[in-house]
Amino acid sequence: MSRNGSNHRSGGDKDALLSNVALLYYGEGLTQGEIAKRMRVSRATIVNMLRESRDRGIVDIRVDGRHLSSSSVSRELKDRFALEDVYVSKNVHAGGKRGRAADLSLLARVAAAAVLDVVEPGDRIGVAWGETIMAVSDVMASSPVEGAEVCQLIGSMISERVPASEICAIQIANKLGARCYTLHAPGIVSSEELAGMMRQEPTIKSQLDRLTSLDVTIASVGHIGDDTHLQVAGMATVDEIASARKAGAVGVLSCRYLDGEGRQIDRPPSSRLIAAELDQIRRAPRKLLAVCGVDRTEPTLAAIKGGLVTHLCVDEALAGNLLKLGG
Amino acid sequence: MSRNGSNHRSGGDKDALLSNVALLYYGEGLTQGEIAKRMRVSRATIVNMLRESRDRGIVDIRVDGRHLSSSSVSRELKDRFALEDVYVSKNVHAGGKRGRAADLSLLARVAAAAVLDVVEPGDRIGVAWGETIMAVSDVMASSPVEGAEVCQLIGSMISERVPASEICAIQIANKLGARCYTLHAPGIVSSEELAGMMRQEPTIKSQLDRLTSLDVTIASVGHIGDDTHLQVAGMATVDEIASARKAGAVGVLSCRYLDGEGRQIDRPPSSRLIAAELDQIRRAPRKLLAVCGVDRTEPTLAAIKGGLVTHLCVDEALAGNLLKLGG
DNA sequence: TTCTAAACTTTACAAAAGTCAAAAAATAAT
DNA sequence: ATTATTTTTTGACTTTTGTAAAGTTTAGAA
Repeated sequence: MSRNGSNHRSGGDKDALLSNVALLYYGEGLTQGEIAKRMRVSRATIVNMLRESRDRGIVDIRVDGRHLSSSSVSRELKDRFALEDVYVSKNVHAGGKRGRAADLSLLARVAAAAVLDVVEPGDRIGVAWGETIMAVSDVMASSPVEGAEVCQLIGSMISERVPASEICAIQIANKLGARCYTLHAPGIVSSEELAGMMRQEPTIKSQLDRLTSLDVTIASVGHIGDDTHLQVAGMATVDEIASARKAGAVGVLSCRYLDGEGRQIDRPPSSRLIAAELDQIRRAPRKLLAVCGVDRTEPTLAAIKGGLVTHLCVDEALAGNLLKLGG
Repeated sequence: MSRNGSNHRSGGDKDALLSNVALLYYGEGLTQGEIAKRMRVSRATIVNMLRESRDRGIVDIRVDGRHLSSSSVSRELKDRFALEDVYVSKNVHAGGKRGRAADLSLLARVAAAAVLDVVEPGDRIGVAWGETIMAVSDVMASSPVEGAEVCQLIGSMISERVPASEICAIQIANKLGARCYTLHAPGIVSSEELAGMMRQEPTIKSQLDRLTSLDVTIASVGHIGDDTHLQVAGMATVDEIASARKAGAVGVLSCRYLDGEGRQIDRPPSSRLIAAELDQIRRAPRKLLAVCGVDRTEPTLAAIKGGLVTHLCVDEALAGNLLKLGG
């Protein structure tokens, strides 16, 4: 019972078949049943082919990010805080813990689309670390940008929430087809002296120097609370964080403490960090900040005031809070 | 009974909502029902939103063209005729008239994907005219190419099959975000003298001169038969075509007669045409030829032999014929 | 206001798509 | 060659999706 005859020869034939099926389905708008009949296979096979096409990126379904910054909330925020663009994601769930996960996931998609809007050929892009940035790097579409390069803003670190610091940067670099400069150093070391020495190491120094001439940064802000990322990742003790809060810290960006006006506060473990300084981020002409959750209202406002944001991605609830509370 | 409160304010809100819904559906993989529940609207509304998102291009579903040139037939053709790339579309229907329409439509999608593979930033692209090229221009995805420009290869003409010659070029230019140079002249005039005068008209001459330095051409070949496009469009009489055939013409490309070796045959109405010469097309480093149907075997072979093709898009049946009959 | 027309939503039904266990094919190992 | 193992395909089933007609709201004109 020989089949059509056109399948299973060399490997590429399958890809070509998948592409053709995908064109018939997504392009011509035939139903799976129609395609199955013409190809003389069962419909289930077509289902499998279409899934494989999507999984392997042979078909690519993409949402245009420009429309995400066209809502009225978006415009109000843009005007109020003199931002270049504000992308707003809807809140999906009612609330609770699962709610945050769903909201974060959608916000990450919005931010991923925003990244593609913001990045331009030849850009040097600084990428921070955290669950938000990780989520963004996960869902970003592959879309090569000529001559882009990605630099890690924070040294290597492993935390429960995020596998490893460099993964964010590497993943984003892959999606953009960009060269990736990772920081070959731990994010935090045990003494100030050692940190100083490492920063002078040629291979590390050249990476850090690069951070002074960034075109774009991609970061998020954390709040100063019990489950602050800094602490969960074992980079700071509860005491250190409490002391920073007393000194005026309201948030964390690129592992740096931030006061209410968005100024960097150098409190422990600050001097032991190998990470971009806020001033380096501030210097970049385009700064994308992706934040999810109303509990980040204060840190987000601080980052905006401190000139650390030009392009903002927030969920609708946080957007509302920013408009209500922001001066 | 006030709704959610987040809809219908200013125009952009709707776009932002559509984008969010599209992200939830295509990105997060939620079902329409889940999204409807969270947004507190009926599922049918979500269906409508998703359709609008697709129609308006807020979501864009695209098939990667590279895999279309990876089948074994494709490779055989590439090797046999020393082509750079060969894209093959499956044949959808059994046969008959409707069959051709369906096959042509799929071939056009394959060719449209191929165009995006072939075109590079800064290219000057020559676009011919015909039902195949028209179909390609219809289904091509929007995908801006930096600094590209599109030139019409054949003067204006109206036929039953294709609305107007310039529409192919204009449509492709739009999709590529390219500047479009149309030929402000009829494709054919009533006397050789008039044709000569028109070709010397400054505004037309400059357009024609441009055709000597093309980077890419996009064309198809017609056969020499009773329903040849040339004749249907009223550009040539049955007698003229018969006489050209006697003189060795086996096909038509850019309205020019082609012999078995792909050389241009200057027979009426050749001298009254305002269109690119085959030599001008031959000079382009990348030449995409899109052809559908086994009855085009001979003309396609001629075009290949004549050095008028580097990138070929054909349906599987035609591909098989080319391998069988091609020397 | 009251009416009318357009735009948008919903309901209910029909069609299409997704799932999964079982069967068939292909591949590898004996 | 035969059997074991893996991969692919299929058929029967459930869920999801698309659609048309009826109902709603909105905005504008009389």
